[in-house]
Amino acid sequence: MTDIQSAPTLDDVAKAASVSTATVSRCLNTPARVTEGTRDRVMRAIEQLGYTPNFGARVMAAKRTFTIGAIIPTMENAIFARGLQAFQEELHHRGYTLLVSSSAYRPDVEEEQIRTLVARGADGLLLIGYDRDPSIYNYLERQNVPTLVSWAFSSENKTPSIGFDNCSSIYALTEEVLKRGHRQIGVISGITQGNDRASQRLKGIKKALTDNGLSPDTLRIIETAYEIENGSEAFDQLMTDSPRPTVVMCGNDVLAVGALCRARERGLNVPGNVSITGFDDIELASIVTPALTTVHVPHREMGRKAAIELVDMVEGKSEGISVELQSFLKIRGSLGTVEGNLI
Amino acid sequence: MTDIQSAPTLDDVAKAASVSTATVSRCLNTPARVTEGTRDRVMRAIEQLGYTPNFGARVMAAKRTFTIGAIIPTMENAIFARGLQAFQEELHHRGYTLLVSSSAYRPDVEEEQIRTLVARGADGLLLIGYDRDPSIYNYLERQNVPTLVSWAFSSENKTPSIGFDNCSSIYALTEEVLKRGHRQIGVISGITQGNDRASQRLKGIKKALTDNGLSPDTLRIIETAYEIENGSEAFDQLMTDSPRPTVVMCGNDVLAVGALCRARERGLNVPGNVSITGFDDIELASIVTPALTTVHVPHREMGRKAAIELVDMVEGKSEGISVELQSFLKIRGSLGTVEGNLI
DNA sequence: ACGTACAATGTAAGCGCTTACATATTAAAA
DNA sequence: TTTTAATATGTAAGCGCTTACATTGTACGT
Repeated sequence: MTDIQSAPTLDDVAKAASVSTATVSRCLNTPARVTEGTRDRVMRAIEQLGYTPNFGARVMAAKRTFTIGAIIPTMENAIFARGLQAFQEELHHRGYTLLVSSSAYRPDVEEEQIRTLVARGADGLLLIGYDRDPSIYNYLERQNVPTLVSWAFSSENKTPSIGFDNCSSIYALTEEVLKRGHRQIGVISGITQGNDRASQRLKGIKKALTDNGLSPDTLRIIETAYEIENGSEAFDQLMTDSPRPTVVMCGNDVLAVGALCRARERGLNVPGNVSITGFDDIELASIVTPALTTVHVPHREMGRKAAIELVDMVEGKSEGISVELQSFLKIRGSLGTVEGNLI
Repeated sequence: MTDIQSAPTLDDVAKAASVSTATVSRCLNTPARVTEGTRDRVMRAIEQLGYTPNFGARVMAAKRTFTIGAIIPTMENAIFARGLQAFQEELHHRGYTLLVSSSAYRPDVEEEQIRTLVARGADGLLLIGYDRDPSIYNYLERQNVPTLVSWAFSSENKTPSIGFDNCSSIYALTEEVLKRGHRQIGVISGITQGNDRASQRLKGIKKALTDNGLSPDTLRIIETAYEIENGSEAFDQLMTDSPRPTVVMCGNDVLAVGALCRARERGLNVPGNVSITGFDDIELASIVTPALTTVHVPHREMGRKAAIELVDMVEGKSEGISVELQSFLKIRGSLGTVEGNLI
């Protein structure tokens, strides 16, 4: 048995290589400033002792972490996965590390995570959507942590955002739905409270109705959490209505898949008996049968651009700009015309 | 415009509340040791200044982070999501924070992430599978970072693991496949190099054949990466073989879904023309049509138990034990009998 | 051979926090 | 009232690192 030995420090390495701690530090950070011979000696000592610099100490002394924090609402489904992956790749490319937490769609948890990440010295933060307590933005400003919002775009907001317009995206989808003759529209929305994506999407649907001379009051709206199961349950409720909706528009693909599965279980043909639409165009959307009509979101582009912009902000190269990306409709099998309904 | 102000420190709070830094620190860590009056004053100052303790400094002084690191092979699909969620919930329950990174199934990236997490002071680490360079285990031991392996179970291994036996799990599935008359078996395996889950699963299939008097050499095995797309491509290759496999056993559900989609695109009926099996029983498995026959893995239980054990290890309450959990077959529509094949 | 300029290395001062120990205050006991 | 024992608070020494500045060594010009 070996005796209790704590991890080797810079000092241990310095002693082992018979140099000063400054030299060891330089070997690690600015190797060009050290003679080759010394460097070799130091590196060998590092290798041999299995030394790894202590991050906390390093941060404290250098005031930089090369770490970016991201807080996403959920890891459970793929909604944010692809964008985050692209974000992470670009960050890595630029020498930054990504730390991710998930808030389970809960504002209080998110706030806690923000504080945690800031306390850990994140050089910058990526947040999803801009709808949160102003005190959080104050806090971030005070702590000098550049913050970028993604998955949403708003020119009104002061916080820079890189995303798309949730409202107009679903507006386009809704027009497509109306064009196909649907008038009885069921909506399965995510919780809108504190979630601008959800509320903007709802708003977009309503606006499309209004602009087409229809009353938003005819919408049958159910707000629910974001799991597949919730989509199924909401669908059940919608199907007991009379007149029964001829189309169910869902706040995201996950809810839509839940609805789709339940339709199948109830022996309903999609889109024969009822149409279903989603939002996000995650992988799942094209795998289910029938494939989901949805709004395609430029996940990867969004992630990559967010990384670039955020790093620029962190490095003082940008004051923080907002960029609107384009989403587009992805019409697939799950949306049919009312005339074609088998009702 | 406000002038450049860096984040407030303990010292600033102390000054604002006219107490010493020690008192402020105590207010935060052991509030009971401070008079109510002083505490209020301090808390008000903290509030007002928007102070958040600096994590790096705190770690350095206190030697504890209450942070657990986890490195999973991918976030892109849901394979690890549910287990990780449970892991995180249990950790949170016990006052720990989870930091996650993904290695993209690459050993070199994983090693880098391990070092990063350790450097950041993770009190403990969760790793997926035990197959990795011994030097990494040495390093972890040297750094005194308790490490737990999950998603695999091995009594031989010295590193504690909480998981299931990949080999025997798929053995059972293979027997079921054989029982249904299949003799032409195609296998789409994940990369086995440096991945014990993949190699154990392959081993299990071979063993089942051998034990049933069949030669493992008749297997048509394709190793590929882990995306849906890879499953599709591998399936294509398998379908050009003659005799064509009557069943395609996949290393995980993601690959199986890829195969399933491609089968559909090729106009093949599943299981009429060809059967497909998966592994993991992720949500997706029951959503696709036909639903996937697969091995159900106790994701949540695994995550929860791993959290409990790892925290115990970190807190010195356990030396690190290994626990084998049970997986079980989930027979669904994608597996048929050979007699029933429409070929 | 000597002085200069520059490169290589060392010295030591923090970074923001916790905590052992010292000191001041208060309440209970005598 | 005085002594004693808690209790509340302050003082200051690190934790492991980076980096400005000081020192030493080397190569070159003259």
